[in-house]
Amino acid sequence: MNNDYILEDIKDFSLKETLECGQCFHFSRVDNGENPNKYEYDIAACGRFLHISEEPSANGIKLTFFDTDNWEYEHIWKKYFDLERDYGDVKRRIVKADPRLASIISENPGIRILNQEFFECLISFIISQNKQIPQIKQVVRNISTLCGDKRGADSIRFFNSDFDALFPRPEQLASVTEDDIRGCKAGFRAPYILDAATKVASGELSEKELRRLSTDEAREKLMSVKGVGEKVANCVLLYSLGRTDAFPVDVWMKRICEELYFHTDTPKAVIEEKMCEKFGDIAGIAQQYLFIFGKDKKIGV
DNA sequence: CTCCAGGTCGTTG
DNA sequence: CAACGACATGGA
Repeated sequence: MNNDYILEDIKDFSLKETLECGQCFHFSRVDNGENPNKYEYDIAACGRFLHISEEPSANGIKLTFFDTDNWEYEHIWKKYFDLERDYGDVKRRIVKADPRLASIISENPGIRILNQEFFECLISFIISQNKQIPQIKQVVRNISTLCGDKRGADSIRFFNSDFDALFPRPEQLASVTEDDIRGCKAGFRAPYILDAATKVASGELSEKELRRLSTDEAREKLMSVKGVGEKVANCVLLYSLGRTDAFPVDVWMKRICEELYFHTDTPKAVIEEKMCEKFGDIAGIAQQYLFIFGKDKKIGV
């Protein structure tokens, strides 16, 4: 039990802000909320389960990766949480592009863009269309229970942690029926999900290929999947393929960008284009600070 | 009961 | 090409 991996004085990072800003859906808070400065989560990602906590340290925050060795941190979680990127520099560049964002960033200074597993990210954002975040999380969980690798009973040792399986691999999800997926409460998205799983399982849609294409070419390729439009494709590019130049525009992003920049009803495509022009290769990261700010403040509603 | 949700598809003008 | 309703499901 003493094989925990500990990081102290981490800057520009908050586990809570990073997980709860709408970019990922396969996690569960497992602490009882008694300590207002401490957060503890159970996460299913990268083909593993992670139990992790954060609390303040002398000069930043302290992360405890429970039952995790040095190898696993260095090869899996460091990349997953994007801890190699200098977010101090990223934030300075964003504020330089628009000084008004300084106060917005200061409301959630610990957000980082996760590097999620490609297939889970693709399916998760197909599910996300016309659904609210709690329901997206539920469908992701149902699909995992349906056909993902089950968690060993002996590893379910955190109270409140009620998810029991990893997200399925492409071939696992491709082998179930459309009705099975409907049974996960996916609704009209079921055929989209099956189409995506089939294309990835067969190699028709390949992560390796997407990674060597340009962002525009990869977006085009992703949109060949039924149920994947501009917004979902941009989420996959940003959250799982490392394309921080991709700028997803949803209803919230439309509202806040209209409020801050356009002052009138503006097509999503125009918003995407202008924001990418303004923030360049880190537009997607700027988008994440804007998104949570707009949602918290209920901008435009 | 009605309305809407991190959209996208298929159909019309 | 812009506009518009349909689409499952659940919560306000």
